[in-house]
Amino acid sequence: MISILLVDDHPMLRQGVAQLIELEEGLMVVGQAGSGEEALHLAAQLDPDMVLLDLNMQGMNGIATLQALREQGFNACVMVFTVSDQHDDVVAALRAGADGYLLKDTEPEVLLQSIKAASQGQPVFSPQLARVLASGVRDQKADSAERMGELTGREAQILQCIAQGKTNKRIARELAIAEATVKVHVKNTLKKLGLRSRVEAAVWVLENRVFE
Amino acid sequence: MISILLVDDHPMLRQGVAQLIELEEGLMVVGQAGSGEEALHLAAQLDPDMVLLDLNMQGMNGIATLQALREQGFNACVMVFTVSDQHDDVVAALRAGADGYLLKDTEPEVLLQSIKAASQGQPVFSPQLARVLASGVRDQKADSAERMGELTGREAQILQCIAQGKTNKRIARELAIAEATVKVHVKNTLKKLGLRSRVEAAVWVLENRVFE
DNA sequence: TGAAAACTACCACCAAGGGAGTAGTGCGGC
DNA sequence: GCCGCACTACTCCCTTGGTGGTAGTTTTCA
Repeated sequence: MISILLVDDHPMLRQGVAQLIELEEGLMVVGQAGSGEEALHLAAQLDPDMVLLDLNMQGMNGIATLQALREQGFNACVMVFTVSDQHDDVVAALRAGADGYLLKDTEPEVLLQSIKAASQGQPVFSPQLARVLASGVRDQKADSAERMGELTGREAQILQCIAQGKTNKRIARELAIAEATVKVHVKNTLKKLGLRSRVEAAVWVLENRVFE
Repeated sequence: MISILLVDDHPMLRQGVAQLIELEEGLMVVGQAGSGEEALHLAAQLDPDMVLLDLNMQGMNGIATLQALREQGFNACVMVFTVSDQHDDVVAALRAGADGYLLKDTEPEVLLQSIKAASQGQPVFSPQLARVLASGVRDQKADSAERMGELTGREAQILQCIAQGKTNKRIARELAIAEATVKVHVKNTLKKLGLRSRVEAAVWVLENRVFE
């Protein structure tokens, strides 16, 4: 039995979705929130298996709510359920820790199946987003490649070390500089490339054959 | 001026090397240790730019000394200087944090140049070790590939996530398990593959096209 | 059916990574 | 000369990663 928290500032829509879900075997609505603040409270209190989250809400919007949820340690599945198919919204949702992104014009049957799939840990997206997602990925890679040219010599050197699996301490020793300095270069490199960790940096370097 | 600490349990040999070094412009012997324990003490006290370290010593051997040096926060260059060209010794020294590995039959002129090169952060190895090092790398890779088969399904799944740059938290969310559990699988995976960090794991997966 | 292996979870602990900010030095260009 | 940039180094602070150990549950297989 999958317990679900609905978050949307339209009571009517919540009601419709809740009815749909309740009729389905194995799914159960354990709570409904009409705002981000309420969602945070109910998520902590009810600890549902999944949150179905609208983006366009008055006050605290969906992205902010999602970020706050993750910050307060909520690790269960969060599915964005919204009308927006805008590139920025999709990217922001994924960055904030969304596990899926469904548009509101999704067929009821598909919505139910998607909820089940997502609760298994499978990432779920509306097919209409394929183009957006693909371009998003492409943009990101193009961005990184472009920004690669902005790296200083030292930063490129350190990026190469990261892609060899070296630790900051080891890099510091090999380049004969302080570990704190290495960290600065790592931080600036990650920022310039739009990456979030040294692992992502290593993956990016190897996948794009940057130093070959 | 590069300050050097000599560590060897043969006073005669220390004397010879010290004399050689002192005659060279830009190099200076600031201390000599006849045992691992003494080396630890002197390294902390003198904070030299480089340690020239013998492996075959009575009592605390060179590898143990090197490990202890690194553990007590000694980050400067350590060059192993020994008679052993054994595969295991070379690998152990590198694992323990050696920056170079020279055999004692190295020409004096080469030794001096190597010291200078190493102090610039350049890794230095006797040419005779090329074969050993190459086979060492090959062995390690073969080992990993072999042990890959020993991974459980879950471990392989998590390894794949690591190679995509995902954090433990994100993996936990996607697989719908606790982060602590992810850590367990990561730990076991690293151990089985003989790797030391998730970055090394990511590099290994990508370089060997494990999931393709 | 009983043992082994895999999977799960939690704890405590320490090492490593990363953000944000401050600041000194050296170098090339205007 | 001064400006900007790269490089270096440091501090404080927090998150993430990794190891060790214990232990309960399911799956698999002999």
